[in-house]
Amino acid sequence: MAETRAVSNPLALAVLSYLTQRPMHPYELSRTLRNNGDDRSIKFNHGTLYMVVKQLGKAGLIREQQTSREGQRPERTVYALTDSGRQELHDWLRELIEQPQHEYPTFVAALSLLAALPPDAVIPLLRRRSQRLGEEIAQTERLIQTTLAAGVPELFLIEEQFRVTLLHAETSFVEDLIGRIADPETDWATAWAQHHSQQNSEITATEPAADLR
Amino acid sequence: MAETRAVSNPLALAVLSYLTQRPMHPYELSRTLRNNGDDRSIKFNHGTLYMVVKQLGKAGLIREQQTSREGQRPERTVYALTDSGRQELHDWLRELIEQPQHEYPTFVAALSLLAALPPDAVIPLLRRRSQRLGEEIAQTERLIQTTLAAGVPELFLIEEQFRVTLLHAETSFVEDLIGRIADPETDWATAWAQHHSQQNSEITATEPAADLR
DNA sequence: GGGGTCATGTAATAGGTTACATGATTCT
DNA sequence: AGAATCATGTAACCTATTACATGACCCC
Repeated sequence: MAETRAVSNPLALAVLSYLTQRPMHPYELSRTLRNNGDDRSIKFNHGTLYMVVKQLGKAGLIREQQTSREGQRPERTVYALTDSGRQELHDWLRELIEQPQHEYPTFVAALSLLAALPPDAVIPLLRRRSQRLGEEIAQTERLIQTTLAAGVPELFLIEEQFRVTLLHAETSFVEDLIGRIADPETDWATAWAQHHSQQNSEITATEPAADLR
Repeated sequence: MAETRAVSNPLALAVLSYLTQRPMHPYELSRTLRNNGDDRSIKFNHGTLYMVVKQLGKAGLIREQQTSREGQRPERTVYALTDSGRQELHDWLRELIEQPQHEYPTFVAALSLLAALPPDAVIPLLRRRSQRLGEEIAQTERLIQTTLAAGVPELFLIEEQFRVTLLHAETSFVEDLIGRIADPETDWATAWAQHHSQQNSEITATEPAADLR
């Protein structure tokens, strides 16, 4: 059944969600998104928003409600949610919550190719990462505090709390990884170092770089 | 300076990395990628690979080395890494390791719009998520075990270990969140429930759906 | 009263995914 | 010998990002 959604860009989800509150025109959506800081959680981009709005219109999930003109400003088209749009919003949100998606964070990609660098080059890089993760944690926590202090209910900060959780987990992992690499007992790390120290002695054609995996 | 990389698709990183071992033709890259399970960490797609190879060629990071024909199979073009390609590989990898990237996982997007569903609909969804996260953890751990048992050094499984770490952190978060929502002491959760229970009494135009944030 | 930046949108370009194509090998 | 699958690549289509445009308001 659920072929694939008519509009798959997560920005569309945000648009549907905002339109449950009241009809809006694209620029207002844009401002609201940014004001609410949702652009930290959903990739946002001026041009993309207009594209998504057009796609949603074509899919019948929103509908052009009126075009108004205020002063000499360009005409603005106001969009409203349709019934099937509301339906889609709920269905989509449910899916995203109940089903973990397989994703491709860049650090995972980097880790999968880690062997391409020598271990003693990797350690300082990991140290800097750990430090920067710490900065991001601090910054996110400050954001949470000041937003709460401004009277916003915690409900609207759950994403940021989640982010902090992930950042902590990543930090522990990185720290632990540094330890494992540096530990002279870790045999794969020593083999890794040796492999790189032989990078110039390519006369050893005995080991034909067979797939290591 | 570092304008932006000539080729930004992470699949290109994998290509550069594999070509450090020996020159290959695209299809061989494709097979190797899949055999090594790197397609779990880097989004892979047949058509994209050819695109990326072309881009890398144009950017001078790899170079066409020969075209050979074996039997009646179509001609295959073998590519080799250039010096600047090796340079780019190292530079790029370093950057990815030392600098955390801001990313947009879909669960973060969903959490940021959580308020659009009523809390008693969210709880069972989170329960199912938690359960599925458990399954993913188990599956990834089995993968790690069998791969290690096949003689692959742990160095090539660090990404999967990292994934498990993240999955555990996410599970704790989700469990905790369920608790917070269900807890009658949590005031924002009760306010949230009330907001949704009034969804039909839209006569109350006194609260003009002001930005909650 | 001229220089930013706000408000609003369109168009050009680049990037990525899916579909198509076709000979070779292998299986039954 | 016909069906399925492997091997290899190209082309068409969709998506997303960047660049372009243009009048209004605001500041000094």
